[in-house]
Amino acid sequence: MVGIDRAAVRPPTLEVVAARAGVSRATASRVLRGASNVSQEARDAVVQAAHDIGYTPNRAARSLVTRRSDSVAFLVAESEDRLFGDPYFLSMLRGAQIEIAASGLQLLFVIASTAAESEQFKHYAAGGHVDGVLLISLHGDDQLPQALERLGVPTVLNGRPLSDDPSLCYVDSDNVAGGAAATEVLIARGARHIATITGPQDMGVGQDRLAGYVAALRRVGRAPFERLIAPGDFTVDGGTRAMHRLLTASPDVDAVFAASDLMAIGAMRAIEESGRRIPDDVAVVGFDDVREASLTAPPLTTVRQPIGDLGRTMAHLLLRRLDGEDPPRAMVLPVEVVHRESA
Amino acid sequence: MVGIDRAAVRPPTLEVVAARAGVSRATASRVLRGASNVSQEARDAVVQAAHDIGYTPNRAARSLVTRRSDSVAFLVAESEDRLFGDPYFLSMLRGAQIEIAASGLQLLFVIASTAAESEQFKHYAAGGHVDGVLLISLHGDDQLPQALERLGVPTVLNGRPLSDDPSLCYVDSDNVAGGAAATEVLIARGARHIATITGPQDMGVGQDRLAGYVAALRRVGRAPFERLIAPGDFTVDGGTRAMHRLLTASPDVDAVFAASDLMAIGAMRAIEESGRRIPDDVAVVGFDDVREASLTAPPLTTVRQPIGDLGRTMAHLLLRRLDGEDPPRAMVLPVEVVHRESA
DNA sequence: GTCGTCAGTGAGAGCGCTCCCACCCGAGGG
DNA sequence: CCCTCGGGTGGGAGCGCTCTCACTGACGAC
Repeated sequence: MVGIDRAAVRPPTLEVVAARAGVSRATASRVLRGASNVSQEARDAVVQAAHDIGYTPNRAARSLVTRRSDSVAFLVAESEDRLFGDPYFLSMLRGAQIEIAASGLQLLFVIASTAAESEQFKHYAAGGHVDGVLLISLHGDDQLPQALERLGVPTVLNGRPLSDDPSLCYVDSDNVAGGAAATEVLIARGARHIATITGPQDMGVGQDRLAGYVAALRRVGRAPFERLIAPGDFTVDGGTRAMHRLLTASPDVDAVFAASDLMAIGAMRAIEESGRRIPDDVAVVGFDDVREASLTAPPLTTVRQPIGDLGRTMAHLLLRRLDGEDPPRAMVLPVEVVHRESA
Repeated sequence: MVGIDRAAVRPPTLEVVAARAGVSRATASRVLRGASNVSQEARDAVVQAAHDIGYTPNRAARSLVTRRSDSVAFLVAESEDRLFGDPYFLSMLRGAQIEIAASGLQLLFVIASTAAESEQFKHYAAGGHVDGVLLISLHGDDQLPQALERLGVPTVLNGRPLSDDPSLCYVDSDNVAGGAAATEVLIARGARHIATITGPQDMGVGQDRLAGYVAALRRVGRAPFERLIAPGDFTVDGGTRAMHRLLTASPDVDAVFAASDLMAIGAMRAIEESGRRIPDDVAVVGFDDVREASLTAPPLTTVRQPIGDLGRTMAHLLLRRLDGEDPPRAMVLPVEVVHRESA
């Protein structure tokens, strides 16, 4: 029996296309790559021939000579638990994929949650196996992006890196403006003692959202009080603990801005446990607009980030760098307050 | 100044490794590929040399001759909105990535939400650009997996395909057992009129969870009543609507199994709106154990799937097929009831 | 006329790797 | 003693593509 033996039946090559179009391989290649100096006749013939026989260029052969892999890594540098509870990254991944695919490149999904894996990836990238990297969720002052850039692999980060290295390229949502907007919602409803539960201060996000809170208070002539600022860790339980501490230290708190929705949900729990009502006794504003935000009682007022756009913009920036352009090193995307009933 | 010009400074080739080890390219290649018929001396020398100069094999060159791309696609065949709200796929992606990476292959993340994109991917795969496909969230009787297999691209699905094509290879959680277990929880607490809100019946998941419900009732000698079975669509609002209908048609309902947590959350809303208490008047069990499940009031009793394992197992199956083995075509992973307070 | 010039083309040399084949031994059988 | 035999090795072809370079002929400038 003559089955379809994949190893035996080879896909058509450029040679075949060229022969069918009555031109040389070089010309066929030029057409397929979109080079300009080809006559219209030759162009048409090649396109037709390629279409007729269902030709797909062999990426491996192309890569071998161009030294381009035509692929880009979506590198997640995060321990799993923290990352994967949240649809956040998935939206970003989708945004990036759409943009990358539109340019005919491949998106490689890679996880490097340990230092060893990170090292291995560096080696891999150094071998020229990816043209660029979208680096997700960098922590502290990890030098990975610098290392990659040094190896000649353009890298784009999500989120402002802590080290204010101007050579680093990143896309972020406007966390400062978001923190301020959230705080302003609370000011506008007449709150007098506005507390905040911050994100981790070893991340740009955490710092920036707090900075927004401080700035908004200052703008209306109020000073931020130490005892109204509780450190959190972006988790529900962390939010509950922080809120309990705030309520104990400052029983007159009548509003709180939590730097993430999960912490806001935790805070709401603590507020209820203390016998206070939301928003009448204590108003709450979160950040992120995760899916749970609309399911809480009362539904959570929060700040929405354009997460898909974040991924898309990162990819776009990277593509421009791969094309040899020198696009802006930092892009900050606007956020938007989603008004619900908790404030 | 002599900068590091990436185009100019080429990574070391096998040639260099071979020279340094004092053997031929062929032998060096044998060692690096793990072939057996090489002397220990040669082996050591090559390994040492490769390590010394930080050699990474050029994938493109290798692919060109082996006609293997050493990459596998994680293909998401779903319209975005439905898919990306849920951490489900992210966990699966992570599981798959871990397994694939351990074999030294690449995981390509691809979205094909339209028929055109799906067609394009088929063409791409036909060109030999991926060795295999992990196909996520297939709907109805889409013939994509069959088409891929016919092209010689091994494909593994998540979830039982509707068409009972025995050649199709899939991994699924035990939705029948899960549906039954959920129903048994309700039976055990003495519920008399147990309703169910089903998933879409054009998907295996939807069918199977309903089948589990029916089976559990039958096993204790009860008949499933038409009027206690409400069709749902896996969304919160769908759950609310279905529950309202159930409560209207059968006011004596005292328990409901919703085939997804989101529908369960919707159902809880409807139950509350009708003035009934959970679980005293109506007990609720969901399915999936999404993050929100523990945040509802009362926390939702549900059925947890081993999602990460699902992805891992899919990848594992695919890898075995790529190795020329003939592993089982279907694998069903056990699920587990998570007891909380809604039932 | 003769000379560039220049758009359009094809021949041919690789890219770095794998794999086929020929070869070289030393051990064992006739 | 020759002759297999088989583990171990290297030479060399070639995977499908791109890219350099040399060439053509048409065309305007001198």
